[in-house]
Amino acid sequence: MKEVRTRFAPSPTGFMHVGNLRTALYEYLIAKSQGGKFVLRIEDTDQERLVEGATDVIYRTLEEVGLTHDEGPDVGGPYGPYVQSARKDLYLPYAKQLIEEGKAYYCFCSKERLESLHDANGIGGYDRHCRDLPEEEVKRLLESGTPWVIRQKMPLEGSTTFTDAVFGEITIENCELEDQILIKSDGYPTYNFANVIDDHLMHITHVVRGCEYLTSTPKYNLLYEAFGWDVPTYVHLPLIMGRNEDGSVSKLSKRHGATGFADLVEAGYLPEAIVNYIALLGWAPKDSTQELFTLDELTKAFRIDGISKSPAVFDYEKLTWMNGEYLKKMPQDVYIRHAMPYFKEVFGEAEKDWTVLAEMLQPRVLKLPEIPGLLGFFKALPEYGSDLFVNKKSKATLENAPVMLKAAIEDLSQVEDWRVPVLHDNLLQLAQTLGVKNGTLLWPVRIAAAGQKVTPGGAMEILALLGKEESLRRLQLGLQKLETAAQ
RNA sequence: GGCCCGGUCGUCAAGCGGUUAAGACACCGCCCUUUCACGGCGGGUUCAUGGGUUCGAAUCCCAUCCGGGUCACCA
Repeated sequence: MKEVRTRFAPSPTGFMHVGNLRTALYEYLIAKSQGGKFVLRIEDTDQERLVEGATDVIYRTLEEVGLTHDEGPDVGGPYGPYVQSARKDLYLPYAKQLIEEGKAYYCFCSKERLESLHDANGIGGYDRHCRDLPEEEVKRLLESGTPWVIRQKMPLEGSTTFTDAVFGEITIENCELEDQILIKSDGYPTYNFANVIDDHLMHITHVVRGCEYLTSTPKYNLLYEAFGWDVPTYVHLPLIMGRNEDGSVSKLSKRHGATGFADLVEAGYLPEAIVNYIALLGWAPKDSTQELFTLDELTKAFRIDGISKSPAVFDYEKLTWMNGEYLKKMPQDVYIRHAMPYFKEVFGEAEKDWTVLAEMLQPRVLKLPEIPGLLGFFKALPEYGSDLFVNKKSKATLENAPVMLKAAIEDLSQVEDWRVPVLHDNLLQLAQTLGVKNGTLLWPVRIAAAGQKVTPGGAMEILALLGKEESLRRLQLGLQKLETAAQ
């Protein structure tokens, strides 16, 4: 059996859209799940849109998510070069071959003329004005230096049918097909043309791309046919959609929020979680109950027939949940390393018991950037009202809170070894001595220590992190607040 | 507008002629708990509509409706 070869062919725009990333992922998975090769090819035929450093963004992203390519501009390979601008001279001969065979022709129409062909809505294609220019006329125009492009001659009647691995058989009337440009007036090939030539030369077996290309696929096939080449297997992917403000959906774009890989990382999503999530957008495993996958597991589970046909709405909430799952699974030391920048944001260079923090935070934080907001009260005690001391479930009231706090202060002043287990034993013992339920004692302690109702940990953890001196100071403050409120 | 594709809970989805129509996120209850969470348990008239075909349809066919994509010297 022929080796499966797929290719990721991005344009260097400096931005990696999640849709593109998902295409790369599926291309990688299709190849790797069948022991094939995954190729990276840079499509920079649009000289007007070149962006400095944009190819680095592509390398970096692929590396970060672990989609290692077997061949590409940076690693080489048997079918290079892998950058289209470096292959520029290779395309024209193929186009000329088509002209000689009567399958393509020179077109001298100006851009102005072409634009005048569009209707009010910008719709309307080329009228094949130059398709049958007499040979002498072509020669004359060529010699006079008139700018030209090369167009492919589409059949005027009949229809073209092809089979897509996910959408099945699709038929398009040939009269719907425009005489597409193969070589642009700047000498560069168009995307469509370069794609076919390169995919063939690089022995690509599966062409994987978004289904916005579905209707133009016959043009590709006609090209393969014109050259007498084997047509690759087409795998068109359902689009990723975003929800608009008015409730409708459309192709995911910047107005829907973070859509670039880098933006998502910036927003606090882990690369592994992003990959895992987008793998499930438009594909489901045979065992559809598993949702958490490493790249390796995806490679083992991936099957083309699990790709769905209908577009999928990108759900940030589910991604967030999944990100939290990855955070919870992390070994504690790894977690602390990832969270450290955020810890520093709160505590500066002060040394804290990071383990206690990790224990509090790891099971509840969904995205690391939430940390500073959760921990702000450590840095400075927030302003709060004495009403926070009231909690029905804990049986905490304005009346018993001062009693509890006073007792706690007395008791805790005696503690030398200021650590969670010691504080824990002491306080629970105290509650027993006082003859109240744990909550009744711990509620006011936690409120006084944190100054806010919701905290990322319990009273003991907060006290431990605060340190003895600051803890007692805050409890004292809480007590005063209650006493003034009582008067 | 022409052409192409799609339509199972709010979202991602399984399903491939016979199922009590899985699962996950979100949501709502309850339990646990020193708070919020986490965790546990439970909840929801979801097969776009109308016609066929069939003993039997979410699954096959047709129509309608809705949604999306595409009609560039962009990829």
